[in-house]
Amino acid sequence: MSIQTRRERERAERERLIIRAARELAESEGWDAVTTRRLAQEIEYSQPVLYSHFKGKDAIMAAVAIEGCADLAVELHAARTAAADPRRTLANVAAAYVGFAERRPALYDAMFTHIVDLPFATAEAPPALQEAFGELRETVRPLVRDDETEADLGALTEVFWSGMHGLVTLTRNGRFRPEHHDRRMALLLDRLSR
Amino acid sequence: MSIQTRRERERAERERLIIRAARELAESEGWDAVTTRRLAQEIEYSQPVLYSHFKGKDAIMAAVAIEGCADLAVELHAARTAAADPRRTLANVAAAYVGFAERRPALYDAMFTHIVDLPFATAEAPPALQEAFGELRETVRPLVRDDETEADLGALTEVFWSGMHGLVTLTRNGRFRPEHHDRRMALLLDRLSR
DNA sequence: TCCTTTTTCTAGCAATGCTAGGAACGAGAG
DNA sequence: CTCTCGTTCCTAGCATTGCTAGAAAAAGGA
Repeated sequence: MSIQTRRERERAERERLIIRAARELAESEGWDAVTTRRLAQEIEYSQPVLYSHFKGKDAIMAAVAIEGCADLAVELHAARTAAADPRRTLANVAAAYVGFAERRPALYDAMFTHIVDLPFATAEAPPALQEAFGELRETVRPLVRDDETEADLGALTEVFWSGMHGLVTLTRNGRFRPEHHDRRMALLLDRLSR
Repeated sequence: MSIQTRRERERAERERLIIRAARELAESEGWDAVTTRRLAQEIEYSQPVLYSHFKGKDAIMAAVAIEGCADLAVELHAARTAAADPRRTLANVAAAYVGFAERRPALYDAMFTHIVDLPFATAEAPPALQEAFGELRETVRPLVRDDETEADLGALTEVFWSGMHGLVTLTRNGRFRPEHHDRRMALLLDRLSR
C-alpha cells in the first residue's frame, strides 16, 4: 500500500516534470524544438518514458495547453476584477488576453491553434478552460442588450473571443501592419460596446 | 531562341501542374497527405524536380495560398456587388468569406494560418492578396463613422477580418458550440454595423 | 538468495524534407 | 549518322521526426 502510493506519487511528480519541461522548452525555443528526444534528455529519462505517461506528443501539448488555460484564467480574472467600470473592465480583459498571447506565443498556440482533439465547448472540457471562458463571459455580460437572450451572452462572448483571437493570430503571422495594433483593439472594443 | 522559349513554357506549365496537384491533394486529403514524395508521384516526376521549381515545401504551400487568395477575391467581389444595401452587403461578404473557409479548409489554412514568410501588409504583398483585402475594405467603408479617419477604415477592415478569422478557426478546432454559428455571425455583424 | 513483476533503456522502424552524384537526355557540330 | 557538351532528371541516401518492440535492469517479495 505504502509502496504503491509512493510509486504513484513519484509517477505524478515525473508527469509534472515532463509537462513543465515541455512548456519551458516550447516557450524558450518554440514547439519545433520540443522533440521527443530533446524532451527525454531534458527530463533525464529515455523517450519511452514519455509514452508511458502520454499517448503521444499531442497529448503532452494538450497537457501544457491545459496548464496554460489555468494561467490565462488567473490573468483574466485579475484584469476583470481590477476596475469597476464595465467599459474599462472590457478593455482591461482584452489587454490581458492579448498580452498573454504576445507574452507566451508558444503556449497560446498550444491552447488555441495547435491542438484539435481537446474537448472544449462541452461538459468534459477541462475546468481550467471553462474557467477562462467564464471570465470572458462575465466580462461580456454588461454588453448584452435587453432584447437579447441568455444564449446571446454565450454567443457574444465567443464573438469577443473570436475578435481577439483573430487579432492575435493575424498580427503575429504578419498579416497586419503592426503599427495599428492599438487602433484595431480600440475599434473592436468600441463596436462591441455599441 | 525558339527552343529556349519552349523550354521556359514547359517549365512554367510544369510549375502550374505542381501547384495544382498540391492544391488538389491538400483539398481532398489535407496538407498532411501532401508529402514531397506523394506530390512527385502525382506529377509523375521525381522529388528533386519539385526543388528545381520551389525552394521547399513551404514555398509550394505559399504558391497555393496565393492562388487561393485570387479565388477568395473573386468570391468576395461577387458577394460585395450582389446587393445594393450596405448592411445586406456586409452580411453577404461575411457569408462568402466564412463559406470559402468552410468549403476549402486546407486552402484557407495555407493562406491564413500555416504560411508565415509570405509578404502581406506591405507593398510587396501578392496582388491577389491586396485585391482580396480591398474587397473587404470596400465592404467595410460604409461602417466608418464621420469622426473616424481614413486609417480607421484600414483598421476596421482588419477588425472585421479578425472577427471572421477567429470565428472560422475557433469553430473548426472545436472551440465553439457549432449550433450557435449563425447567431455568432449575426452578433458580429450587428455590433460592427452599430 | 532467488524468483517474479515492474520499470527503463537500447536499438530500431517507417516516414519526413531535402540533397549530392551520377545517369540519361537533347541540341548542335562535324 | 555520330560524337560532344551542356542541361535535365532520377536514384540513392542523409538527418531528423514520432513512436515502439524486446532486451536489460531494477525493485519487491519469498
